Amino acid sequence: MTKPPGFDPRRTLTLRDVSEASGVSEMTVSRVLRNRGDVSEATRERVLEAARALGYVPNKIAGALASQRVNLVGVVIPSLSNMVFPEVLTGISDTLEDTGLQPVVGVTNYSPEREETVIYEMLSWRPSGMIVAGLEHTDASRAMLAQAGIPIVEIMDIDGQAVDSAVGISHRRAGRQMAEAIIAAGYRRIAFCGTMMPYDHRARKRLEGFEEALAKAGLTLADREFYSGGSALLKGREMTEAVLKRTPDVDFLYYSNDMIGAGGLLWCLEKGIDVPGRIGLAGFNGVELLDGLPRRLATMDACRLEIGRRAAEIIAGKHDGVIGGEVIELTPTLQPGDTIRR
Amino acid sequence: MTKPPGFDPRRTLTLRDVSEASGVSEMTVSRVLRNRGDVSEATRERVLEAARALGYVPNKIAGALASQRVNLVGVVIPSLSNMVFPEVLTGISDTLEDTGLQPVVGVTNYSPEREETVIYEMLSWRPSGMIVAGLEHTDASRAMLAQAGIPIVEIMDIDGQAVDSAVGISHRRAGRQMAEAIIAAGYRRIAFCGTMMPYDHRARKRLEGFEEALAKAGLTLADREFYSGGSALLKGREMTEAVLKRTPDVDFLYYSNDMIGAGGLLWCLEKGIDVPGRIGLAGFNGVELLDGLPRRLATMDACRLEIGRRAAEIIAGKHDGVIGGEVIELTPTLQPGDTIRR
DNA sequence: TTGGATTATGTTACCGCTAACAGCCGAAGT
DNA sequence: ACTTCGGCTGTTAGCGGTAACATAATCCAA
Repeated sequence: MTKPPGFDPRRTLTLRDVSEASGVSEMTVSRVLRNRGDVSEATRERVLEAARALGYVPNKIAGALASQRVNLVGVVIPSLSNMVFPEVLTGISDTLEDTGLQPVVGVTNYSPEREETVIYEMLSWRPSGMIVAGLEHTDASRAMLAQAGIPIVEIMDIDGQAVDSAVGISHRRAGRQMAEAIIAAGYRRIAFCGTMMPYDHRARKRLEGFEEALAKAGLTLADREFYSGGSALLKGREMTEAVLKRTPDVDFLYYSNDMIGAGGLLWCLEKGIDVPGRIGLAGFNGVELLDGLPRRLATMDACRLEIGRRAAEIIAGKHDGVIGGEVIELTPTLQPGDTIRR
Repeated sequence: MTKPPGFDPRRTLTLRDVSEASGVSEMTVSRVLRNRGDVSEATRERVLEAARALGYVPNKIAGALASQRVNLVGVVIPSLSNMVFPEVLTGISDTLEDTGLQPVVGVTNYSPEREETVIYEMLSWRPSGMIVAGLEHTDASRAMLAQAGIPIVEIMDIDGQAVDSAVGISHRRAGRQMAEAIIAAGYRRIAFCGTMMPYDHRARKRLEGFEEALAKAGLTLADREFYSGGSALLKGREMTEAVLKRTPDVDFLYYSNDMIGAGGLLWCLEKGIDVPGRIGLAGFNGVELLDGLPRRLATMDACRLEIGRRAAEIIAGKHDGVIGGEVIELTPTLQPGDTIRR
């Protein structure tokens, strides 16, 4: 083991190092490390031994360039602090696990410009597919995705035009269904509490569907309240208080997500308000958190795990025969919980 | 604009395409797109125009291979469903934002083997640095990190031996401090509720520090209860009930995280138990969620944002002059809230 | 006018790996 | 003995960029 002069022990290793250490060509080493092509058992062992001894870590950059194959899937989501996206991610990871593909996450903070940048950055790594939350993107983003020549799956929402494939639920329909259930339960003075973010299109669509169903029943929203930022639980309390103060005869509160709904529920219970008698409550998402609440909040699950799974399956090409352009609509189920009369 | 026969409009574009479209060499195009070297304003515009018109997206794989530079920072964390790691990530992203570096996240699910794989995969993309949660890794993981020749920052914890740099708090000390505060407040029959995961080293260290301080005061844990999986809020309720049933004279419950603490708090309030008179409660982390609870749970923040920031700064080389091997200990502050007598 | 600096652009040689193909060998078929 | 073939290994030529250097064009001072 003589070291040539100027030998740098910390220089990063290449196939050549392993090749020299094991006395075979670089190509053979490459074959061994990728389990591709025929290699005799003896050489295989010798190579693996040498690679392990040296601590060789292959350079995927070079590999990807040479093979024109990248085992990455870009996943673009608006936020991680939402609990809903981590769950989608779990679905994606689980499904991708045994396909050799690996998800790479990018976060946009609900900014279309940021999304454009993230998509550009990701595409520049030439991933095998892209999963992007939502259907609303800048023209440039859509163009890039369409041009990329890889499978694109837009998730969460199906109310709109997809670039390629889409997996999600109809938020408009979800809002409508919830409104129908609320009306059927006899509530009439219905108010809404939700996020103010101009780019939360899915919340917007739920509200649209909701109001649509109200209108069909000859009703309009009795009141509405918006927020942005801060602790959702706390905001839920504050908004609930504000609405009930301003419009005391409200008998139902529809929240755009479960966290603020939970805040509202806690506030009502503290104030001794009869839920769901005097006032009914409902949220959206079906977050696990709700299980620990004093009363189960009415909600509608967004099929997050399933969305992640299906999206990943499309990318992994498990939907044989389909070229692309699939749209999969999942149907969320209404969970009435204990905060809606029946 | 004649297309040669066999022209594939969806073939992914290369520098050459832009070069031909704008009538300059590939090198000049490369310079324009990277803003490097002198290029006349006229050509610059022409090139940018051509690139935009074609929808060219550079191939970072090729670029990285040629320049031996990759603008990625690997971030390896155990979980995303914890709320604490997303916050660390925010700190990292914010700081990396204007350095041209980009975080890439890998999740290990608290499995050392999975962590080893994730680290291997990440290193094979030759990132500019790695941020890894925790100090406990397999020997192979440590060896790979040490050999990689890039800055490595282990975060969250500093009770142990770091491969290179470390940023975090002493969980042992945090546990000790909490115990001291509890004892000082006059509680004596103290129980613990926490995660059972064998690989949550930080929770383990907190408990060790906690028991150590108890011992110093001549006390031992009155009871203990562990859980794994499921809704943390719900588990908090269940464990609290179980402990109080089994050991009715317990007068303080120390939870290994805020979520189960919150569950315990809700349960106690529902049962009409006097908190913090009859029984005191404390958690760990300082999660935003707590702001919306009926009473503020005593806790200790883990400096998550700050940890992310500092780690990113080290990677970005903002700590001039220091070669590596820095250990930054942050000091969490005790937030007594309303669930501990005073 | 000239030469040296300055600016703008092109040329060449890789980066570390893999696809594709070429060679070699011994066993089996005829 | 001569092909044939499959198993195993090596050779060659890139993948799409960029570093480093070479060259051409422009400009101003002496």
